Amino acid sequence: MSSILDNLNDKQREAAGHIDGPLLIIAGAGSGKTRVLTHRVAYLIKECGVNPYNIMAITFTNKAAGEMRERVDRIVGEGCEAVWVQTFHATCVRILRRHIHEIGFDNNFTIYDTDDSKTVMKRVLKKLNVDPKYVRESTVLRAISDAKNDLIGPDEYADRYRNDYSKRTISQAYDLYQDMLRDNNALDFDDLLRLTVALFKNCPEVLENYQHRFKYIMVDEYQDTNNAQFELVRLLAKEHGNLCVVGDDDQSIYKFRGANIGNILGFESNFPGAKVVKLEQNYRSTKNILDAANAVIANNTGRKPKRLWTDREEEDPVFFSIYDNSAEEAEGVVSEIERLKSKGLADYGDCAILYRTNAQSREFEARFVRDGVPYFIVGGVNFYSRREVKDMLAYLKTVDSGRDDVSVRRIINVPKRGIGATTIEKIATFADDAGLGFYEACGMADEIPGLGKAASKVLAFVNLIDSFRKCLEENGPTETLKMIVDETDYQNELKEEDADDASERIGNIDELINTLRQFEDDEPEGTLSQFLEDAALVSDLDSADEDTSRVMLMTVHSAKGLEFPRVFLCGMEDGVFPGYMSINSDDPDDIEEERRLAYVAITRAQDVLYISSARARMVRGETQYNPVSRFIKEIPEEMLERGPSGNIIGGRTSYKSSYRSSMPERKIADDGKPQAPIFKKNARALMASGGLSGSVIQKGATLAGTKPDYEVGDRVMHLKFGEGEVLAIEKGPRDYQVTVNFDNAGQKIMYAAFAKLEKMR
DNA sequence: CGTACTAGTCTTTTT
DNA sequence: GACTAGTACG
Repeated sequence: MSSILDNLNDKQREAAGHIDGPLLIIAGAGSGKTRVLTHRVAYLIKECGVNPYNIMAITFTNKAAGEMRERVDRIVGEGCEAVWVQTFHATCVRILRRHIHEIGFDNNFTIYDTDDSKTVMKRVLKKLNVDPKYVRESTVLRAISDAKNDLIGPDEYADRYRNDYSKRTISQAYDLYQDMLRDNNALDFDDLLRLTVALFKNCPEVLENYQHRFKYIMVDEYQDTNNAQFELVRLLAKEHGNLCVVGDDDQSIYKFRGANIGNILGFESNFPGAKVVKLEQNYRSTKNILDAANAVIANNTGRKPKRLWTDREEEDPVFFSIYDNSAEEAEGVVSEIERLKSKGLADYGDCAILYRTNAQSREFEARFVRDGVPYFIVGGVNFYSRREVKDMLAYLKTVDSGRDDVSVRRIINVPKRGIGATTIEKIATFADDAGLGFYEACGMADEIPGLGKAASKVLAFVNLIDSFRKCLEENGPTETLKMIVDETDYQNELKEEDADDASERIGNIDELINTLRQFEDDEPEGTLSQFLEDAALVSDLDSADEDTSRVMLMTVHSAKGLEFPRVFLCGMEDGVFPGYMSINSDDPDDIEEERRLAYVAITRAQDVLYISSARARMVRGETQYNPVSRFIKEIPEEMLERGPSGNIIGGRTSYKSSYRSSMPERKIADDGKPQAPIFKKNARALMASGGLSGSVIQKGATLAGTKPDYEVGDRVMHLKFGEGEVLAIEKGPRDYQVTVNFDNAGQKIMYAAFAKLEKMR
């Protein structure tokens, strides 16, 4: 009898087929870990009779979640919608929305991004009369974040460091910061995790409910989990013990944000009786590339011994070139890419340029622009962090609830309407004294002493927001956003301010409008609040997907999980990569982390790897002369083919496209989709993360609008709402709209393609 | 209250 | 080198 697991190699099958008890899958780079995870889900459902409802898979990025969801859909088909496939943060939001009131918070909380946190912290430090010259917000926020990741709340923090004078300011700031978040009904990213754990610890019945439900739990990129995430997973898996984690200790590169590599190294002692499976066969790279990667990573101590191997034989060497300066490096790399393209050896989309820091993208970009080569820079400023987008979101948040002071204060004078800092402070003081929210206080502007003429301006602002609220009720979110843009004349403001980047910013606003409309179309029951929640958890990285026609530029961190036929690893100099911070650090693990990062970089390459360094480079406005990276010296000389200074000697052998078709499930460039604007992709990723209200949106679902196979009067079955009777079917602009009266859930209007209604016979 | 200039920070990476 | 926040001045 054939099995889903037949498609896997022995080790993969061993891993995917292990069902009961804790399981650690050490998955080397390119060893097919997503494949194993998705097949395991399929196997559980199709061959072990496990109810999809009992399965949870957790990832770090929306992109990974979307990808996994898509692939599970493909293998399992119908019925897998009930599987939870989400990021840690989205999972927590989903749980907290339902239960956080049980630990004294409002279920309707908003989520603050790092930018918002910074704004709050600034006010905290001001209130505490701390001189920002001596204590920086970022330092305090870092310390608080670390504490949260270790599940230390403000009270415990104060307790713990009672006698440590140096921590006193931080302790006070932590306390006040949490107060302000609470006043604003907001949680920051770290709170999402911390409070979910707190919820579980304080409300055993809630925990039991989820423990009972999730009989099978899978965690991707386990080497990147922090202590809070560990605790979350441990608690959830406690009842059934069927915890399957996948990761690679050699690819642990997020220590700086709290990841604890000890979680993966100590899995067997934390979960006694754990089975361990190592996936060491690499399906991605040539032998040369793997040898180089192995040679570098072998210098790390404290790792699980493993050695990647491949049965690929193609033998282009690893190319290494030293340039006189970074401009020549950029020139050399770009001209090599152009050469490859013109000789038909590679398409632009086959090439990726990887670097340690975002700032390094500049010189490459300049070359690409000059030569008219299509390129795409991943990362940089997150779409949702751009000023114009944040402004619009702040308007929407204010319209939606007005409870979020940070948002109200952000836009009360944007565009300029004559409400200055003094006025804002007076309102804030009044609000504090009266125990009101900032926005509420605005509504009472004429009762606030000392506002003078400004009072009428503030009231005009309140009226403006009221008119938007009315619009929201009558015409929905998208129309409201359009009205906001029109009424505030925001686009003209942008033009006057800086004509050069106005068009890009206006474009971003248009994209936001499109995304909101898409959201409304896709989820007719979705509210503005929901959209705003989702938006807070989406990053630009999610758009780093299939773009077949452009050279991709990104940091090594962003490249994790991706693969490219030709990789250019640039700026390999001591001080750049490894970064000077790690070189000067007293903690030897910092260098090891950089080495893991180098390992990640090298293993992104499928067919050819080009490494380069520059003798001179501008860093923060000054020229640095750095030696060749120590990591390059760790690669045996015979594995490298050195180019003469300033010149890459390019691919000696021809490029065989046959490698590519033989690769199992390539991630990049496998569907030839025309490239969509960046934000459209974000939208898709956003949708893929699932409605946080509990409804699950299928990424793969089309809106093509085939006529459903049921008719008015038929009894139908819905995954979440159960049985019901079809009252109406209407053809909408993109899909059929179905009205169903559910026996238990009442009347709902839904889109046919999404609702996946099944006719009862 | 708004504008224009200055100083300081940033460059590690993300939800 | 670029961006941002903060300050002085109009």
